[in-house]
Order: sequence, then structure tokens, then C-alpha cells
Amino acid sequence: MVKSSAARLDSVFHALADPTRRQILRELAAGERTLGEIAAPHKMSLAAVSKHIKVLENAELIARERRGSFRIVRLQAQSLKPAEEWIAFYSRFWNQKPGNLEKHLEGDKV
Amino acid sequence: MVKSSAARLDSVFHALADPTRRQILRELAAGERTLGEIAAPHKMSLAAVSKHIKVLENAELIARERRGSFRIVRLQAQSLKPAEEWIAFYSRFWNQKPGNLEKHLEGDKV
DNA sequence: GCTACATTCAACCATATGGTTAAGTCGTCG
DNA sequence: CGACGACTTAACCATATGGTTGAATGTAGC
Repeated sequence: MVKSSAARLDSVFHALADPTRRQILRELAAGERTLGEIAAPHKMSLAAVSKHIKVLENAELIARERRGSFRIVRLQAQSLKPAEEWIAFYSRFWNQKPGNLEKHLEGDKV
Repeated sequence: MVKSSAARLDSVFHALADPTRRQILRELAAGERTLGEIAAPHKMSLAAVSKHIKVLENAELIARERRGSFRIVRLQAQSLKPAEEWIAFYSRFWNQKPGNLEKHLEGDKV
């Protein structure tokens, strides 16, 4: 399914809005894992983890590949880039004094 | 309500996972607005926009202030910083060749 | 082919989300 | 003080989310 840029941001941010899924991504940063390995540290059923994996896959943050009877999961960090860029638009604000925001964007008025 | 760092990421990413809310943040980047002004361009009721505003407020991405009979809404972009930093952890990945990821993190094996 | 293992799918459930309309609140102005 | 304007809250609805358990699927190995 091809998604619009807005829809891709929707699914990426939605995927990130859950601590279990963020933890999974952190684990995958250290290398690929099987579903079983990913699920082990989490206090929930394998089926529940499988659903989280599907949410991450839908956001294209991971890729799944069959390897024998295992399903190996790999990080696709580049899908985070648009999200990072979206947020980075605001980075110029967070080192400024709050009162300067309007001036900064609308030109010096006072 | 004081939130854990994880809970704050939850609410920020959740707030960003909706195109209407992202648009509202973009509008607010140009300066403060009243709720009416924010709602005008959107094809939904004022009550619906009010709910979106509440989600953004819960994530501390905006602040509301009473000004006469108006409610003025201001961007609080600094609350995006932790989200940006969380994502930035992965930035070293997206300029690399996929095959290098494990080597990069686990030391050169092959 | 049978069995075990790894994962997925289906059915179900409780709660959350995103929208609606209608009523309520709170300042301002005549 | 009475009415209007600008929101906010409440009640309601349909659909989505996040979890469960139990059955189904797909490979590997005897």
C-alpha cells in the first residue's frame, strides 16, 4: 500500500506512541531478532507482541523475513527520517526565549 | 499531573499522530491564535477542534490562556525536544547501508 | 507422515479515539 | 441585567486499539 506523506507520518508517530514498541525498536537497534527473542522480555503474550510488530511493520519501521521456521525482524530506521524532519522544523524554537517566537517568525515588530 | 519520561513520549507521539493536530501546530508556529481562528480552516465542529487542542495540551505542546472572552493558544515547542532526541538516536542508521547496521553496533565481526 | 516449535489468525472483550449535536459556562457590551 | 459571543462539557455513536485465549499454519527433523 502506498501512503501519502501525511499518512506515513500518522503511522510512524502512532507506532512510536507506545512504550512497548519503542522498546522493541531499541532492541532491534542492536541487531536483528526473532519474534520469540523480541517477546521474551515483555510481560504479554506472543500474540500481543506479534500485533505490535505488525504496527511497526505497517509504519515500515521494521521488515520481517522468513528464515527457516523463524521470522527474523530487522530495523528500518530510515523510515524515521521524515518524522525527525517534521519535528526538526520546530528545533529553532526550543532554544529561544518563549517571548521571541512571534518576533522570530513574523519579523521584528516592537 | 507529573508524567514519567516514557509517558511524556507516549502523549507527545500520540498527539503528533494526527494530521489535524500537526496542522494546528504548524499554524501556531506563526504565532498565537484563538480557538476560533484555529478551528476556521478545519472541516469539523468547534467542539472537535477543542478536543484536539486538549490532546495537544495534555502533551504540553501548547498552552492555553484566557484573554477576555477569548482563549488564546500558544505553542510550547520545547516539549518536542525529548521526542526529537528519541528519534535522533537512530539518525546514525539512515545514512548507512542496511548491511552495516550490525557491524556498526556489535563490532566488526566479518 | 507425525510431531514439535515458531508464529499467526480469529474471536472476543474493555477501553480509547474522533467525531457529532445540544446544553452549560463565563466575559463583554449595550 | 440580559443577550450575545466564544468556548467547554456532556451524552452519544462508530470504529480503533491493545490485550486475552485457543485454533490454525508452516518448517524442521525424526
